Amino acid sequence: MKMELKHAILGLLSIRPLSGYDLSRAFAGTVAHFWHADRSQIYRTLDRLSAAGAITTEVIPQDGKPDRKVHSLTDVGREMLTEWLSSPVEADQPKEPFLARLFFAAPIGREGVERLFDERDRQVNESLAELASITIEADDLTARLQKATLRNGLLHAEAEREWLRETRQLLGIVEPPQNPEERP
Amino acid sequence: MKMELKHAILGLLSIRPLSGYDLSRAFAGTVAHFWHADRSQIYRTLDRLSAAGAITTEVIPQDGKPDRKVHSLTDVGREMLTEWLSSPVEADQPKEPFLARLFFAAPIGREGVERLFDERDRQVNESLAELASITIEADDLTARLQKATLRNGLLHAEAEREWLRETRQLLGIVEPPQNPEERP
DNA sequence: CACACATAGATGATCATGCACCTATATGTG
DNA sequence: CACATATAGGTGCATGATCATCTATGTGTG
Repeated sequence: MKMELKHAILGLLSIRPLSGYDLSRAFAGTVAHFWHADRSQIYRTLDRLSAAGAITTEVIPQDGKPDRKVHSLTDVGREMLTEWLSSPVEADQPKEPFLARLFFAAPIGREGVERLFDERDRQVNESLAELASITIEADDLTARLQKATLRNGLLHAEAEREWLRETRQLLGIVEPPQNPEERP
Repeated sequence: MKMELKHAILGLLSIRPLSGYDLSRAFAGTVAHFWHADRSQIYRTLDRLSAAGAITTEVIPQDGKPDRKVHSLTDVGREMLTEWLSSPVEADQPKEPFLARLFFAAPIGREGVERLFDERDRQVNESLAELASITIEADDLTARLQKATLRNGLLHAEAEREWLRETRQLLGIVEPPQNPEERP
């Protein structure tokens, strides 16, 4: 089943009603390690979900700030969600810019590769920090599934770190800088 | 820098000249763990690379089989490649259909989650088998980088397996089937 | 006081991607 | 003999995704 963003939004709204802006923050935070969407796409998808009768929208005026349009699932939306959850999982179609570069990096030589590794170190450390900052309090099925997903991200981030260490040695590349504070 | 497919193709052609069909097999095999592209997209990108003067094309007639159009890098193409390799690595924008489903899987309950795990087991085992079947003979920088990339895929696949085992326990889900041979 | 940023929603243009389908021929399988 | 698959190239269409930009207001920073 395609059109994943649609389903990711249905999923997020099944946890609690959210505005488009809230959704974009979720895609930048809680679910960032397994899905991505920018705001323009979110608003358009919300339009389509609304047209399909999957969500209802309540406008909540705020003072000082712009109005919020808070979207909730309808029965139709809930059905769409479970139908998606019950359908076969599609194959991954991985797009990993770092590995793509590394694979073809011979023309930029060892120094170039070293730069790639330094950049990757930073990326991994950042995403690890972001993942570590997420906390889930509850302990029902929903919360446990979220924790499991989070742990998946953490394990892969750690695996990536380990691989970086190992591969740096293997390629005879110097160790990563210990104090990356001092950059102009 | 965007338009990764363009650069992935330049990278593959920097290793050796290939036809569009060859490229599609590479995307289904050697580089499948970090990039994906379907054939229609490959042919279109080749057209654009050709128009940009990055590749030249030689038509090689074959008997019994259709003609091959074998593409090679030009100096312009090589320059485009090194420029890309030298540019900053863009952030990952992960799309992981399995994790997306798991995160929102509460409505389908434990049985549903169990099904998701079984499917994931199969996916991981398949991609692990594919990765394990790839062998790289040489030992120059190009080959070492390819081996490193391959090892990255293997490590993550193993990490995923480990996570599956651990998470099954945590969620109190029965162990995966030991003999998945007998499927109709 | 200028500027950036967070909040909140959105549009237009463009590019990338995926899916279905088409042309050919040779070989393999039920 | 029908059908599927591999080889090799490709088109057309619809959707998905990205980028820049717009409208407002309040708050914080140099």
